[in-house]
Amino acid sequence: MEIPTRTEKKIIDAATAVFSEKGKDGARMQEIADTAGINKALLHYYFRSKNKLFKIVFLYQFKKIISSIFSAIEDDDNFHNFLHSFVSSYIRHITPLKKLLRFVIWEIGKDDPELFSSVKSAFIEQGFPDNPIILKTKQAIKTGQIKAIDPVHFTVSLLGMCIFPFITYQFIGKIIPGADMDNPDFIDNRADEIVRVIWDGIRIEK
Amino acid sequence: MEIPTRTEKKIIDAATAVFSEKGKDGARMQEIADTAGINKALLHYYFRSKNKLFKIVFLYQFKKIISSIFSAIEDDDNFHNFLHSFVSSYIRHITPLKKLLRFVIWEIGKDDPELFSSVKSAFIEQGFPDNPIILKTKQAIKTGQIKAIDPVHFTVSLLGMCIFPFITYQFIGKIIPGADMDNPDFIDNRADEIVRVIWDGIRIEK
DNA sequence: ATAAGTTTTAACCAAACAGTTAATTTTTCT
DNA sequence: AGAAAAATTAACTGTTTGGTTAAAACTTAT
Repeated sequence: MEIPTRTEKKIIDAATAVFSEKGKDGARMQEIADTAGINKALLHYYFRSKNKLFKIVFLYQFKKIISSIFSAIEDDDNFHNFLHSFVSSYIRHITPLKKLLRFVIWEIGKDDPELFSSVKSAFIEQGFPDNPIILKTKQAIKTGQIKAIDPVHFTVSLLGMCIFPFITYQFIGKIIPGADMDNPDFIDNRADEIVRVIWDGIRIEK
Repeated sequence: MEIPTRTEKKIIDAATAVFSEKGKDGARMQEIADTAGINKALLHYYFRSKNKLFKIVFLYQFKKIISSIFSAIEDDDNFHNFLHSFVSSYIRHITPLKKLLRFVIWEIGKDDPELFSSVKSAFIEQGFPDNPIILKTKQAIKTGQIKAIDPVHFTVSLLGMCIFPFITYQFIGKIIPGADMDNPDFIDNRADEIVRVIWDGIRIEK
């Protein structure tokens, strides 16, 4: 990876801020330039077009989010330990990226074949042929630590509980009074609550 | 509510399709007109401006999603029955709305004070001062059906498991091989899997 | 010092866009 | 049938936007 010049970095940072707030279509080259504190022509000098700048920003942030998810995985043969460390580490990683998450999920939802293939190769590049959570879950089933649940559904549920409130924090703030994702205490509690709900279940044992 | 004329309905439908695919900023009045099969000037004849048209479409779809969530609630004093009927009914309701969900969550994420206040009054209008799932959970705790979990976190988790895969179906399709939200069988299984995971827990009982 | 290359800017351009106007067609009412 | 009202359109307008250009400022090398 080449070392970006100071100006390039300023542009990337400004573009990230503007794109993630307004999206590709809502972003204005002029606003990116103003945010970076430079002339608009410099954007084109360094990145040729809005589309090229967008693709660089998007892909960079996409990789950041993916690696946030998977870098939260620590190898522990005890599945309960694994779960707890994954969930809490993941929540810690994703908290500062919530604006980006909303942006990436919005943009990935457009069916742009070009973006699709670059996302795909970014994935291969990062070296995740199989989803590590699915693997861990299968392993825990085999070693008799958990019931023979469906690993794919379980992974979807787990990520759902972790990621959902961050993507939709303005939304759930409205439909669930008390779900305040800007409150650090609430976020801190979430990791424990997630593990508790799926581990012990919510039924009172007899 | 006034009955919309045929043309108004055609415009609303076309605008909904275009807005939910491309967002407010990416949508083009010309494309909406073409989709509706009418002249662009008619859009302005009926709705004055893009902003006004957007607000009508957004608010209408927002209400639809909210009422989808809460109309899935059936009053059953048995909390397990309540959970199962809520989850499966909700998933059935939300399946055809996944594109809309992505759109609404994207748009609500922009901090537009005007949109904010109209969302707020839409909420009051629908008459949900308290979240019914939270109420039900509190009640189930009181009647000794479930442990004294945190009702807010529980509600967030429940909605996360239900809604998350629909918002991010293109995303999780890539990071979780096998999570195919276009496959009706996978969606059908989800309701059971969600309830199983949170009810019995995943631990093997001794 | 000065020539050559690099970075930055002000001014400009063409295309795309939301919105308007004035005329035409269709519907409604008597 | 014919006037009045409503719905629809083609052509147009002003503005915004991504992108270009040519010149200026700064850096580096000789």
